[in-house]
Parts: sequence; structure tokens; C-alpha cells
Amino acid sequence: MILPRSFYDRPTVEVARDLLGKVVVHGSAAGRIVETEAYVGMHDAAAHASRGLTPRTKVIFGEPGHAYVYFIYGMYYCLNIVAEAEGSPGCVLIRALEPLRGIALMRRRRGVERLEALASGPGKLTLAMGIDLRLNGADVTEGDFTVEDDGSPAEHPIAEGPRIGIRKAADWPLRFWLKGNRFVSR
DNA sequence: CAATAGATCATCT
DNA sequence: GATGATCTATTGC
Repeated sequence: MILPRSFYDRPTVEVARDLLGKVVVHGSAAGRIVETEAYVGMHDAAAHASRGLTPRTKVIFGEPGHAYVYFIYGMYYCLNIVAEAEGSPGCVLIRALEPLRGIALMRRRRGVERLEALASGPGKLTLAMGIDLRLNGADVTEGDFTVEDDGSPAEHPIAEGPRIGIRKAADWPLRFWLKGNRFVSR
């Protein structure tokens, strides 16, 4: 079942935790979310939205349930899902996926064989899933790019800790992952 | 093993 | 013109 918009219309941290175990689907490729990070708006110096409303960040201020995709370091894309009501910035960075379907395609796009290396990082999963700037602003509650609940039981326990790869507010415990899962990054 | 350099560009100052 | 929510290859213990 595709997650309804109401799933995303909640506090960002709740959405980040509840997205663990859900499935990102893009075309024939699919992967289970095993690691996320929350970026919680204006007061979060590490969040892009803290700089205010710009052409780039307007998606984060928009309707929940849309993708925020941005290009970083001249090489990689990162995938976020917008949370919180329209006008209230907040998004969840998807940091790692467990490959489920379209694995041959992911191997071809990544150029590596090892299953654990296909999507165990923000830049890796976007490449494996074929996600780029064209999907920025896309609605993930319909179409060929969605987030679904496949009915599998929630995997416990959930661990939390500091976010990775940022300089500001680097000690906030807003990173969540499935403890012991071998597809988590790093 | 850990540390670092290089790739390379959208976005903002 | 600087910066960055990354990754890989390479260098140096």
C-alpha cells in the first residue's frame, strides 16, 4: 500500500522513525529504508531550509509527501521526503536502502556487485534507484515513484545517533537506523 | 587499518 | 568565487 499524504503530515522526527522498514519504489527498482536522518526546519542550522525560502528550498516548505532531491559535490544526488504541513519546513534524508527488486539493474547502474554496497549511502542509493534532479518536487503518493508499506512487521530495535557529514548542529541525535542491519551505511 | 585527495557543479553570497 | 546532508581510490603507517 502506498503511504497516504497524512503519513507525512506530522513532526519530522516521527516521520523519520516511521519510514524505517518502508519501501521506496521507482519503476522496476525497489529498496527497503534502513537508515534516515531528520532535518527539522528553520532552527536547524544543518538544514538547507534554515537559510529561508529560496528557489531550491521551496519544496521543503511545500506540501508533505513530495521528494526533495538535490545535487551535491558535483557528483551525487540525495533523496529526501518532505514532512510537516505546507509552510512548515521539514524533511527526511533517506541514507540507506536494502535492495529488494531490480537488483540486476542496480548493479549495472552502480558498477559494483556486492549487495551490501549497492545502496548503503545517500549518494549510492540515488544512483542505484535512478533518482536525479528530474524527480525533485515529485509527489511520492502516486505515480511510478512512491513510498510503500509492504506489510512486513516492523524491525526492532531502532537505534539513534548524531547525523553524518555535516558541520553545524552535528551532535543532534536525529539519525535513525535499524540496529544490526547490514545495509546501513558506514 | 586510518587519513586524505580528487572528482566536479547547483546553489547562494 | 566558495561551499557542500558524498564516494572512491590511493597513500601512508
